Amino acid sequence: MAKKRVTLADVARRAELSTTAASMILNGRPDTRLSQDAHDRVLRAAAELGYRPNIAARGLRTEKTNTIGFISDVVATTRFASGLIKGAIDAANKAHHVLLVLETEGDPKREAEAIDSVLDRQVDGIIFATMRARDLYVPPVPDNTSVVLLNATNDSYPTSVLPDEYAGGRAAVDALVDSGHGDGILLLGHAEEKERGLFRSMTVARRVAGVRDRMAELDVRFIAEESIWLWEPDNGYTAMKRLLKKHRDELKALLVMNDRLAFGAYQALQEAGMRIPDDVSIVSFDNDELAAYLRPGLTTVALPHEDMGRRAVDALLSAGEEGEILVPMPLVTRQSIAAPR
Amino acid sequence: MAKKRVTLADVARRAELSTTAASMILNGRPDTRLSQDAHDRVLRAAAELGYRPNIAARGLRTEKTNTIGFISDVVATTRFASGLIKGAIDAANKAHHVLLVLETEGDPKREAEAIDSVLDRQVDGIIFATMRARDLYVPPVPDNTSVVLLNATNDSYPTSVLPDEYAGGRAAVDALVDSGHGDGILLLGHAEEKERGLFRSMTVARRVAGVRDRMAELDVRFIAEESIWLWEPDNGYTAMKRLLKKHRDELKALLVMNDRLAFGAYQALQEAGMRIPDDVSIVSFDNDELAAYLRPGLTTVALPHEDMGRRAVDALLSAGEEGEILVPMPLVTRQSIAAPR
DNA sequence: AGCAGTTGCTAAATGCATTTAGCACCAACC
DNA sequence: GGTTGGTGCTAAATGCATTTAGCAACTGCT
Repeated sequence: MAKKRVTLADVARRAELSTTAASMILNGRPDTRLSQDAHDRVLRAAAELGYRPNIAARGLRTEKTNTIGFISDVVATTRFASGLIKGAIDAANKAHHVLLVLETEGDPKREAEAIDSVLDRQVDGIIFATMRARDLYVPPVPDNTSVVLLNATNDSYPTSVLPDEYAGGRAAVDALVDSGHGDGILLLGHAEEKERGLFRSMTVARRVAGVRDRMAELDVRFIAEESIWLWEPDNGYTAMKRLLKKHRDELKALLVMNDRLAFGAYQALQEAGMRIPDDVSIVSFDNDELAAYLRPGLTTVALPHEDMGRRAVDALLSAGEEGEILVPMPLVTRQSIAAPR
Repeated sequence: MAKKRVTLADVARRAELSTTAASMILNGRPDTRLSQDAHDRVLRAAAELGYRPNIAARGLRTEKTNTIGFISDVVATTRFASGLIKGAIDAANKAHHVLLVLETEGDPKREAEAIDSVLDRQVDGIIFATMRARDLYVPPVPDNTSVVLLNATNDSYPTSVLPDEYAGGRAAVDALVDSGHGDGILLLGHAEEKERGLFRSMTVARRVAGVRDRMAELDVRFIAEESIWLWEPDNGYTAMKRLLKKHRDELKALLVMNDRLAFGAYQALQEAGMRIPDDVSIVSFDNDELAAYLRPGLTTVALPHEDMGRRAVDALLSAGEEGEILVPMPLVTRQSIAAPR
């Protein structure tokens, strides 16, 4: 009993008009001279039959499918990607668009395939998302297809959406200093000297630059800086353990490069009998899922995944904005920074 | 210089044949009596021009778009959803399909819209995914569209993909008992007596049933059971703290209903100076991102998100399987269970 | 009466690929 | 010589909505 889809022809027949008339009326075309009566009949027929236009057929003619290709290098590994996707889906939905989500695992061959795949489906535009902000190679795309880069930049495509890491870095410093913890700050995860000349990623570079610039502006200095290459809990734990031997007494606050390191640091501090935030205040970056689970809750400068996803879609659809769109990184205040005395 | 897309007509022209011939050859139609020479010419022309069929146009005729609608109640909250999505994207990709991902936030109105939205785009089938396994209401779908439920069941649609929670529950018990920790097990997160008659979700019910049945089979008993309604770290922490007052001495192992509770329990145990796994062995469920970060790593019965996503797509495309497809929950062994002595 | 200008609507083309029906040609067989 | 049966290919229809071009009928004006 597969009831067939209702087509425009069905509507037209029921309204006793041509499909031309039906199409024009349903699309609210201006300057058509169709009578009020014709309008009423078509609209009523469409409603009664529950007519929904076949978007594929429409797209064939109009070259618009209200569909966006979202091509990401990784979908699931971190909550990062799904935040981007969620934001994008949200914004797309509001604009009556829909997202075709593909994954490439960073493999150039799969990237090319993914592009073909979405182009075959006549998407209106493509969003390329990466997990670790980077200079992304994007295979050629027909020039009538608009492209937005999400968490990446690239020379061939001007529009990209990025977290405002520089401002975020400054905000982290302010969070500590504003609460009166200007002295005894240790930087965990990056060391100027050791990493000079090394490049990790745009993200890191800007985050660090924001931190350092703000420190300089406020004339505050770190008691020590610890370079850690992999920002995972284990490494945070061992590094912190080592640092405690040397700096335990002067240590009053920790500026940590991300939440996972902070998680490791928490454990090392707690094992050493130091209390957060009474003995040591901590601020970090990312607002990982972890941050809320830790006790005390970790105050952190959030990566605004969902906002970024949203902005990418908005940028794609409006096609107005160009250049780097920087999305603010809000400070999520929990309990890891002691109140000013 | 928007170079136009290459159409079948272009290929046919270049091969000096009709579009009919070109179409049949490119689709590898059997029983067509076209000459070898015609084959060669068409294939070469297609390759030279870089022809790619317009899937929308094809779909118009064939009612197949190689596109699947993935409608989920929540996309980003947990890693759960993105695991499902990733698995589904993977499997779809392998089968040369593509996923249209929508989100409804569980709102029936948005569910209906989402269905319309994907049907308008002529999807071949729809996967409905939920985060908390439940009896899902699905708005009517034309009966020529196949439907698979992911992490949900429902009377109107027979095919659903679920984690094999019952077997998972049994596996958790075995993990403890096989390592020699048959005595002094405390169940954290569910209490038979307190919750009798209450229903949380299919997931929980089966997980619990698996645990209890296996315990009975092995003739092992819990030293205590603690009901916790919300399985979040904080609640695990407070419950564990309370339990330690009473059961500290007899406590040898912990069977925890999920990783987030276990995370809380870890903190309470560590504060109390009990060492994992030397003093207390722990097994839990879900394989949350957390589980790997904890120290020692948490041994846990994993929710096989990605596999589930994959199976859902496979089931949809093969359309053979019906009924409940139970996906095994593998035990992920880390360091939270002491080695047998 | 004759022409111009509206008004209200529709036939047909279009986008692209698939598919049905069938044509033209040749060889083989009775 | 006429029929049967391949061979190798194509014209045209189809799916659905949009859009261009234009028709018929009427009003108004000179």
